[in-house]
Amino acid sequence: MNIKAVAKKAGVSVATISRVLNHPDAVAPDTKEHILKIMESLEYTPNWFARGLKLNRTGVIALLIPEILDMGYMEIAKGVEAVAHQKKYNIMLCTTEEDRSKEKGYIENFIARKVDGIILVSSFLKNSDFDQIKKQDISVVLIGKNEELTGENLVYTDYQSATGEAIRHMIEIGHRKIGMIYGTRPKIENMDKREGFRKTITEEGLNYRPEHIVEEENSIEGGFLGASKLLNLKDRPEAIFVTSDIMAIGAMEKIKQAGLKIPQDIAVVGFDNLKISGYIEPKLTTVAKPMYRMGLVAARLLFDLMEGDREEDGEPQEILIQSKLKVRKSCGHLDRVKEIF
Amino acid sequence: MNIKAVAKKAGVSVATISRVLNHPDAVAPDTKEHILKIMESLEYTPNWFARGLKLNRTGVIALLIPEILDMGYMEIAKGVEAVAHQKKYNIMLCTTEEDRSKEKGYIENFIARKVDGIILVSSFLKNSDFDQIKKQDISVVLIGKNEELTGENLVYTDYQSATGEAIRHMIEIGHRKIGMIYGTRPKIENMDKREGFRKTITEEGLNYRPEHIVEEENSIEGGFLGASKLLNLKDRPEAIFVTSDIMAIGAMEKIKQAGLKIPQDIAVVGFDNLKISGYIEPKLTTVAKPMYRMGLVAARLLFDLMEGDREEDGEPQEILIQSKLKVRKSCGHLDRVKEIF
DNA sequence: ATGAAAGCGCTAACAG
DNA sequence: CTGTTAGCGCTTTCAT
Repeated sequence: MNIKAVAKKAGVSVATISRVLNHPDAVAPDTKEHILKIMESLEYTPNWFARGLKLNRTGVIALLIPEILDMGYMEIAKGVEAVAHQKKYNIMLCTTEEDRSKEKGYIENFIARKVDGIILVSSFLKNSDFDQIKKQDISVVLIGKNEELTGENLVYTDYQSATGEAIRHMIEIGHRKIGMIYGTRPKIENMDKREGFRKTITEEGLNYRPEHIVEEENSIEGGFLGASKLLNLKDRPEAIFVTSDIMAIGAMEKIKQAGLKIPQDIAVVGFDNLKISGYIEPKLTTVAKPMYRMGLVAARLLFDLMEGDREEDGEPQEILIQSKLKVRKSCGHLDRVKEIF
Repeated sequence: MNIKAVAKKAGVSVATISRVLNHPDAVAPDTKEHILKIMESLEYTPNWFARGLKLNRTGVIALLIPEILDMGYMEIAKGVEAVAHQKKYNIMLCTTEEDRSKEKGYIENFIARKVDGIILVSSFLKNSDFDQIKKQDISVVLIGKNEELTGENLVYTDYQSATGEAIRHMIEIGHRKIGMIYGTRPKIENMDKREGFRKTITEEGLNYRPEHIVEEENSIEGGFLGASKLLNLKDRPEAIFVTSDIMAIGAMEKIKQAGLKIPQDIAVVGFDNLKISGYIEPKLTTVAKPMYRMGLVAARLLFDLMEGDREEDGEPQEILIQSKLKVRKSCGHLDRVKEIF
């Protein structure tokens, strides 16, 4: 069913059909109504290829995330979707699995498909990979900082300082020997946390001990394993900072199995603020990442860019959205430890 | 950058350019190489609109799910993505929020966009809504049964009999007064579980008591609330079947807070087999849904359909993939209760 | 207010 | 093996 058939049946030219779709006010009310009815009866739906070919606009934005089975990224997606849906845009969702070449492949694909905008989450690309995109005047917004990719529109949260805040809080409570279990993935994010850890420990005049830092896979099992290693140390830490809640849960399981009490014997602090973290025993102190909000803000920025609203100044924006420490019981905060719930 | 410019610079016709892209063997090796180089230097990327307009193929399949912040649906998405990526297809992901009109809107959108195939998860559509799609010869595969939408290619799991299996297991263990907390969403799925519950209870000759069935929002809080109601009953159940693990976690929290022991005082069985369910205390007996597999199988079926492989018989397929009961400690299974881990 | 017609970039049938 | 050319369905000048 195409525009020609509708035109024929309605007894008008294709131009008029096109007009009722694109500039309804430019056509006589009765003709319009008549045509609308014909369209209905023929179940006509305009062909987006033809339209796109002409207008060079797709009504699609691409969202590239590292991994689909990760609540955090999905929250970003939810934020993006909220804006996109309101703007009547569709989302093409692709996952990179933290593979730079896969990421590049998708970017090429997006360019060929002429998506109207791209949101890149935790990208591994470098500035040089970006030349291609720039030439296409496709709007791009990055979520998550990456030192190798600068000068682009960016929405991010500061994992390093958020980690610093968490560590400082542990120190305030009185912990001196603080260990760390950090996840192999997500890579960039966890490197920031590690640096935040190192920096804060040294700044606060504590002893920075590499043997108190272990790397494990980002999973319950990984946390379990990491805690095992730390507990086996002759001089084991009295508090552990874990780079994800999911690992923290595994670590807590191990600590409990070892017959130790959290936080009395060993305190634990996580990262992510999963829903579940507020319900496990003891409730997990953790850092809440503003994922949904980052998705929302990034999408809004992208649409502004696409609509040319921010072209005036032209300078790429960098928007920082802070993460927030959620103090609960597992860190050993005195007020909380005394709480029953 | 278009095919014409490349042709000009290469000193050949556009047809030859098109050929190196689509039928590389039909062009002389040296011409081909020459053209490839020119393309590279011009950073030429074919325009998919033009191509799609001509071929009426997009290289995109649409995946419509109810909700993005749900691990189960995301596992399906992962399965679909695995197949799609291998076939060099992109996925357009959209969410319906269990809103039939939103779902219909997206379907229209997919038709206009001429996606090559559609996978509908837990669709609320009726047969009548499908006339439109059928006319377009777009392949469709459904995931999740829906009585109002029949005669389509379908991949599903049987929640009713899976629930039956769970309940029967509880009965075998010796529980007689079995209650149920069921989540408002996902609607169709939970109606099946409710029916499975009712049927099994009656079939096994137990007393079916509506007051032992409560409906709550599908969340930790909902489970907590549901358990509260059940515990407040004068004649409270000695075992509770909960339609989702996330609710079961809330219910367990409430039960513990009430000073009761799981499973000794009250047994709990969940549904979903979340990762976390194997780590909470006591480990949760639950039903594992084959989400990833359903996504995988549905996508394969879709591509078969698209490639015409199954057109021979033409009959729509219905593929059942069974859910599986995971017996752990929370249900009070004797062998498990005695286990330390 | 409406129509005629030129293309958007590409593919494939046809001719050489 | 390569070139010419007719569309694919739509939007948009430019006329009327």
